[in-house]
Amino acid sequence: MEYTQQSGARESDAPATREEVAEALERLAFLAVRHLTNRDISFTAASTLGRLSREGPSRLTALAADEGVTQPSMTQLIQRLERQGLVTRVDDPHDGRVVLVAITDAGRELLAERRHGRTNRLAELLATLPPEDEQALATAVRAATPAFQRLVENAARARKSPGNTAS
Amino acid sequence: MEYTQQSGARESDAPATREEVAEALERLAFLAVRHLTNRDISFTAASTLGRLSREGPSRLTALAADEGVTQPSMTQLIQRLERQGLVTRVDDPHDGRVVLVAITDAGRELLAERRHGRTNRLAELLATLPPEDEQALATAVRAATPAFQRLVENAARARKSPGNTAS
DNA sequence: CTGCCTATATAGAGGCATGATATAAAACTA
DNA sequence: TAGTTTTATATCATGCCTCTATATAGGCAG
Repeated sequence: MEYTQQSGARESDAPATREEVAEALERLAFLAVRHLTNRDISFTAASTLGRLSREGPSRLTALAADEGVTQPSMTQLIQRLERQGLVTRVDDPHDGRVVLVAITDAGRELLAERRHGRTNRLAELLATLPPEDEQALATAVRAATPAFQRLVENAARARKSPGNTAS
Repeated sequence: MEYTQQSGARESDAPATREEVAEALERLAFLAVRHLTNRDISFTAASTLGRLSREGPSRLTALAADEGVTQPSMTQLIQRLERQGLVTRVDDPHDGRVVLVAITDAGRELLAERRHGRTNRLAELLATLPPEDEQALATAVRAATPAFQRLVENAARARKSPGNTAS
């Protein structure tokens, strides 16, 4: 748990501790959530649609487990999405108990619209910055993207099998 | 609206477009909602508590406007928070209509706990990265912070008076 | 005092999550 | 095969959170 500041590649005076990075990322996340969130459907609904789009028809319980909600919640969510025409339910011929949920074309369209909406909003926001600031953000993003990608993967792994912070 | 890639400080081959930055922020928002969210109180509740902590006792309608929800929603939210002992309501002696909402010590404690929880979770996540990745994130975060700060300010301004992307 | 504006509350509806429990199909088990 | 258990999904009751529409009450202008 202890963290001693490694010396190297330090040129400024501010201490770039792990906690400092964590707090800065928190502020970033707050903005993103605050100004990028669509209010039309819930986060779980959007995430579930995205999963169905990426991974194809899935069982209710599998969706519930993957999204971290209970099975009754997922049942209700799927019922709402079905009412909105965003998903369909098909019986599994091999197992009379299961229901396979699949995304519809309307669901895919909604996903695409949401993605465009967010990107456009953010692009407009970025356009309000002076060019140096935008350049600085672009450079930082490109430098951080590979590491951040691994961070996200580790987070997903930690969610599936919690309690393995040290290997 | 058009965006031509400015040449300068470019050393890699990937195009650092505005859309690339937007996507990175989107992924960050997803990580935050997915892995950093506390389920004890809602986002609006936490944000309102934070505002009360920073700005002191406020009117219901002011809170509703600042948080971007309707007045009845804020009334209900404040009722719940009062039931939980996180805020108190005081009558304004100068105006019999208004109710001033103030955060309690318990509310401040909850805020601090949430902040620590998030920071710790993020710090644990950062600890799973190889040192080069962590260093890269630290450097990127420090480089991006000033520009990002201005982005946040612009975003808040845009929220209050929409439709003024160009000044 | 009358009438309007403002600040807050209430009512009703729906989305979104929960835990507890019901139902039906599949899979064991004896 | 009959009985039990497990698995997949649904239903019910509850609470949070938001909305729109509307009510109440205080402040203020004439």
